[in-house]
Amino acid sequence: MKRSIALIDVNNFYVSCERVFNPKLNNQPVVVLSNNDGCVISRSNEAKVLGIKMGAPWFKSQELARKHHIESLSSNYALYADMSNRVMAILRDFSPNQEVYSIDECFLDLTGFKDLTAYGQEMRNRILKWAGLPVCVGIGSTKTLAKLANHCAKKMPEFNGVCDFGALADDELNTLLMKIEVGEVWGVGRRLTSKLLALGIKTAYDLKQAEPEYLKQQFSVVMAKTVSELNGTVCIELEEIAPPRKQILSSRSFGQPVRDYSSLAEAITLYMSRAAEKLRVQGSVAGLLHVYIRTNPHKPDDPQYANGMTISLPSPTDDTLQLVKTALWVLKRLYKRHYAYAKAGVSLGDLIPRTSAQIDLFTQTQSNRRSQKLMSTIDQINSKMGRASIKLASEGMRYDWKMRSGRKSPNYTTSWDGLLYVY
DNA sequence: TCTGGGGTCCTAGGACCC
DNA sequence: TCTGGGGTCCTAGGACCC
Repeated sequence: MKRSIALIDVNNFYVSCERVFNPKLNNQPVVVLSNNDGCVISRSNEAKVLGIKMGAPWFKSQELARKHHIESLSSNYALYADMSNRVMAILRDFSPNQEVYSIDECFLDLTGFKDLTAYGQEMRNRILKWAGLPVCVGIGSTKTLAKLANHCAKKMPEFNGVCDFGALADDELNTLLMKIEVGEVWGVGRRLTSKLLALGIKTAYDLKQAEPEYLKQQFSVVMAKTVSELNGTVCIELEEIAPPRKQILSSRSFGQPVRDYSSLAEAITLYMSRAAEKLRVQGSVAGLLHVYIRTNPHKPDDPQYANGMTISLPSPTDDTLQLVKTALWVLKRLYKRHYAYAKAGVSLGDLIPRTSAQIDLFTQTQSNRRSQKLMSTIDQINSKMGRASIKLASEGMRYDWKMRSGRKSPNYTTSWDGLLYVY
């Protein structure tokens, strides 16, 4: 049977979340900034019209911002994560098969369902009513087509927010695809776009008509799959259960340059503690640990230094104490004085489920059990009493190096202090 | 003054083995 | 002068996504 897959996506997600709790932002140009208030990562339509680009360094737009009174906000991930959970829960009622693809979008399998356009409108209405957020719905017989349909739903007003490719005749669909630039296709980024253009493939339709074998040879199997998906052959399945991560990263740019070892050590302790928490949430242990530090590459006149080191752990672990200890040992070897460091990070790799981990010959099982008990106690307290209620002393108290986040909205939905007052 | 963070997959090439 | 062939594993780098 022909599949029907929907992609539902919140419009301008972060900005829309902010607007739910601060309606003054409606109809105004608004942007949400990345960590450290560095780049623009979400824009209202009004801000897009003014020419603010996605990912652009915010300090370069200051003049434009002043001239047009663009509101800028620091990102508030606690708020966005909570709003995301609400949207996903609402959508779960519309299909037994859901894949949460990112913080603001999910796929639903609607195969066999009737009147899909009306069904999509129902989703839009309910999410607007229950969560206060605007969404668009794209429907196609593969994920790639659903993505493209979603693009049409967003950009072409005649669809009124819901576009079902399945409801179009073949030639209607082809005419539509001729209007879409090839770079809009899922999986085709900037580099591939320019290579495709050089081959004379300019639109989504051109790509659909291309010979898969030829493209496989010119590019890779990924591109060949994309072409098949455009032609309605499913190559990318719906993944209802998220597979465990193969790698866990934690890194941040500093709010100001950091020179001293002790601040770097505090940062590394914090990042590794976070990474270890994530590791335990998914029930894995790590066999590989990586630490890196670097100066600011955007200041080429300053002395530059960037270095990282990967360590294979003697036996895979999820113990914060052990991971932090190893990370600090690595940091000592990487650190050089007299540099202005801008960023540091850690990552954990070679992740395997804790239950199938090989315990090395010399690890005493008793200390192993004690460590597990300690970690789960810390995790429980922190989840109940708030993040970092218990933390390692080497994380420090001063946080001179912490990122800037000057214009963050309150945690409206996840903290009593952030609760909205109505007078 | 000021340029994010967290992921995945694929490929080419080198090392090594028999 | 002549310098095999086939296979696996690992890593770095490049591409993409949100």
